[in-house]
Amino acid sequence: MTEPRENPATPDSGQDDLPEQIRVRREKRDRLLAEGVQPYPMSVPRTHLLKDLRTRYDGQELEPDSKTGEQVAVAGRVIFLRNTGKLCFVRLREGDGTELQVMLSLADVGEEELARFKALVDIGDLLSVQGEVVTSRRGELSVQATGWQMAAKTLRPLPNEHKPLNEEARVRLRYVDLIVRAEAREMVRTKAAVLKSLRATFDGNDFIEVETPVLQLTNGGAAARPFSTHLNAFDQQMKLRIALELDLKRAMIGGVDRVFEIGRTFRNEGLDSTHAAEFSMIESYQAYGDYDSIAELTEELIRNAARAVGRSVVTARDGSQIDLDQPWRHATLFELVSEAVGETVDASTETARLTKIAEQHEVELQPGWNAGEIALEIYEKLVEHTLIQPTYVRDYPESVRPLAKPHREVPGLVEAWDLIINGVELGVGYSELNDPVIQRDRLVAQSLLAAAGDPEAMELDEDFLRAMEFGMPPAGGMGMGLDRLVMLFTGAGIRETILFPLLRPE
RNA sequence: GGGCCUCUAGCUCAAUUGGCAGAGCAGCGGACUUUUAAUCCGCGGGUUGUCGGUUCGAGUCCGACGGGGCCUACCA
Repeated sequence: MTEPRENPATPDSGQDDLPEQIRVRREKRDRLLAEGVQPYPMSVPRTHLLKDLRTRYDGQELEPDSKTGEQVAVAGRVIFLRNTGKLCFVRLREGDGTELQVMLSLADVGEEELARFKALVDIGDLLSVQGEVVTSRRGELSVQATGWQMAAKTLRPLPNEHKPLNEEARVRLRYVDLIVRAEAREMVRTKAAVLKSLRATFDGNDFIEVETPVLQLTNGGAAARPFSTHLNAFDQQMKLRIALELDLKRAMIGGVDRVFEIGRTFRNEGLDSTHAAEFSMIESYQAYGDYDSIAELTEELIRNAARAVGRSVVTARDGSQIDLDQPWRHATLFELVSEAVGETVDASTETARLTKIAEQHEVELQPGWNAGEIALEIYEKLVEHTLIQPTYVRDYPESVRPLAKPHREVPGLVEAWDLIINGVELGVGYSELNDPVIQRDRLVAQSLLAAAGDPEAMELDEDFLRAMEFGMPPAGGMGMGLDRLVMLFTGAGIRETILFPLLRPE
């Protein structure tokens, strides 16, 4: 914040090392101050949004060169300027991209004001204009100005309106990207509409939204590398959460029977077009439900969100159409693997047989993998990317989903699904394991891996196990990546769906 | 992590074999009362990512470092 009493006319324009266009704009700021005019006033007149005028008049099909008699004050960013001799054209744009033309004529504003306008206003400035709503001789809706004020002087030139910024500049200068590129503006609003719809669907099913800690003592709820930090007050090593799961289950144990959270999780891993260091997870748990009931909820969440943003039919990466309103496929992991390899395999298929099948299909295996891990690897390498239409892949070997409940019918399997759309894993669901003895065994096994140096293994969370011992109801649970959901609807990369993604310092 | 490509004016991009670093938009001065990336006349704007090397001479060739992108492997 600048000091209010600071001499505003201090010439700071003698900075020869600045790029020419920035120096020129600083000189214009100085000139405003020298005139006693604030380049950054507290407020400017504004009676209507540009959108208000567009909404009111666009449908009326006014004749060219007509006057409405309506006096308005509007504000917006100058994105186009045409300073001719006695008549200036300005195009203003407001935050959602709505544009409106302004005309300043010698006859209406006078010689002096027109000259001031030409000398002081640049593309990029935020401007207030007062005048009458008219149409130009070409029939374009415009404000015929009787007065104008600088709302905020811009010191840096905007990029070329007609050539897209390169990809790095779009992300590093997202604020500029938002000014110049409609897709960037739409992304912000699409994501907000998705969030709003998700919350409405949860609310309509009597789910309660909670907030749980980001700073955690132990690393749990998923297999991933955490970020580490330090809490000075307790002189305690802390982790940033990698999942929401354990705290939401604690809430459910306490009787928050239908619970969800939408929040940031953090994973200290590789970054690419589908992975960010911090990303938003949607997790939800439904007491007295199971993996089928939570699959229904998930489907409703996604369908409603798609409708909310008008993207119920999206183009897949292979060019085909995905209609999210059509019924979604349910198939078991072993059905899909059997289809892909051309012979029947199931939970009882021997490790040696699966190893042979993997070799035949050139799927590389790690030494020591068990039958379940090999089956999963075959699925991931041969099947997952081919599942374009929405598919719940169900019933995993117990060894690869340690936090899901044993299958009610098939020994060796657990009740878990992965939701695949457009060849990408969008979310996971479980019939949640709630036997605290088995839970302890599984977490101890994980913690031994962690102690042995596996950076992705979960640590033993004694408080979570204590909570489980107070009795968690049978429940269905799901987790889904918000950013990936938005990617599905928009076809954009993850760096476009996150407003300000992490970048290396310049 | 491995491989390939890339970094030049505010923005988007050129620059032949190693031989004066250019264009469009933007900016500055001038003309123009209906423009829509207007038109016309004139002008300015560069540490070619950084450091080093080869050379009479480097945007261009070589090396190192940094940023970015694509492919590839792993995680959502």
